[in-house]
Amino acid sequence: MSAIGAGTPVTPHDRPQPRRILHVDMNAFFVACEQLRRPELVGKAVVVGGSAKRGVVAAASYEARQFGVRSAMASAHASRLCPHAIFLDGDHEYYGEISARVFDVFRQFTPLVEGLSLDEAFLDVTGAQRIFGDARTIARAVREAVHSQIGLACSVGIATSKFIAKLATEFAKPRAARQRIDPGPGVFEVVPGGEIEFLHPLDVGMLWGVGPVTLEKLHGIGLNTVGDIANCQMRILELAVGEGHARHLFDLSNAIDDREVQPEREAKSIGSEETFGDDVVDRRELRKHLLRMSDNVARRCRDAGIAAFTVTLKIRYGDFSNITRSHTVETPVDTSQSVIAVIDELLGDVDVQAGIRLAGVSLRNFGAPEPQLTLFDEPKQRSEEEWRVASHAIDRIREKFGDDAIGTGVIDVAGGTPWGPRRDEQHER
DNA sequence: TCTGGGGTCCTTTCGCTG
DNA sequence: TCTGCAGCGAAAGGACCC
Repeated sequence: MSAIGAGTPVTPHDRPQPRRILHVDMNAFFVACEQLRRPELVGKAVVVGGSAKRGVVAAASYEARQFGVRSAMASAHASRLCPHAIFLDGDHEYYGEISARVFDVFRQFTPLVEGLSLDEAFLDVTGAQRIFGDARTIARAVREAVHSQIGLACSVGIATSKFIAKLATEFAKPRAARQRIDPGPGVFEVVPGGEIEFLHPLDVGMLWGVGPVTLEKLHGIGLNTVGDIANCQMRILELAVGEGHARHLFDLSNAIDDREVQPEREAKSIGSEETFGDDVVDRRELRKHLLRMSDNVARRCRDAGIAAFTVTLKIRYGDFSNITRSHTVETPVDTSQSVIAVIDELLGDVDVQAGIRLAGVSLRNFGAPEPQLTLFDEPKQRSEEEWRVASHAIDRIREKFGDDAIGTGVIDVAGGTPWGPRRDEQHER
């Protein structure tokens, strides 16, 4: 085993080259997806996700942005700013399909692709430069490939770290002004060694992790630019925003960010939540909604082959106050019945009569699911249907966990099995 | 203006245990 | 037996991101 250490000569060939990371962001992705299947929408003011009674804007075309419409804005407000805009409900299943195709294009250039959301990804192209040319050439090729293969436009930032690449993308994107839409350069590169010069004049609000609350605290102590943070005494920063947050902001401000591009990040939680059209004041109605959400999250768990130890219930009252209640169980849950059983316990101190605006169910602390088998002490007479369900359950368990998961005995299917029989096949016993 | 839905990460608080 | 303390994990809440 060899190692490079003191006394080991390092040739120019061995010298590590700076990382080259691309951040690719699809332009007005949800709107662009809609325009892909409905070309008559191209060139028009289109707003996605804003038609619900209590909705907010998920994406707006640049034509709508010219009127001041922005994502996360209340749809009612967007409608006042741009009354002629076409408002569409989101179709996340469809956007997910397009996103998967876009990510396939990214992987034509490097296997090191880390998705941030449906419309954003980091690509580590450090090694790919030997095949495709320098990072700037790859960025242009990615844009061209996404456009020719999918029909969508994207913007690309290039830098030596994820954080700066993401900031660079902001300078590559199109911008909507009142009079015209500036198409933007499409690719923006922060060259190695130029990070500080790029970062320090920027507003602190552009730092990752600075939202409205932190921004006010930073402005309160006279810190307005990224350079101000880099030159601030750590003690003062800690007093303003707390120890952990201060370290994070200080590092970013000094271009310290060596996080790797992680192609396969596992989800840490799976959740489902819903804002009701009208506040819910009836406990039975609330439970019906929660059962549906429990079914949703449990199904996604089973699809991923995992089960959760912690169940969290989130409630938002009509006055916008929030509470969360969570419980960690000994046997992990992955069925709607097992999730709703925990939710029923957590519902104890929820004041439904106060009016529930939003409810949500989420699962975390994942582990391997436990096959839900109950062995009888002695065999019992079972109906044909129960035998049928049981044999299917055994097939599914064997498929998922192997033969070792199957012991001897009889499965109690009286309460149903997590898998049940396949609908698409007839089974005879 | 009036605030969605999907997440991650961090801090604080509290109860349990040795 | 009681008290104080430290360490730990769970729970709760908040801030942030897209």
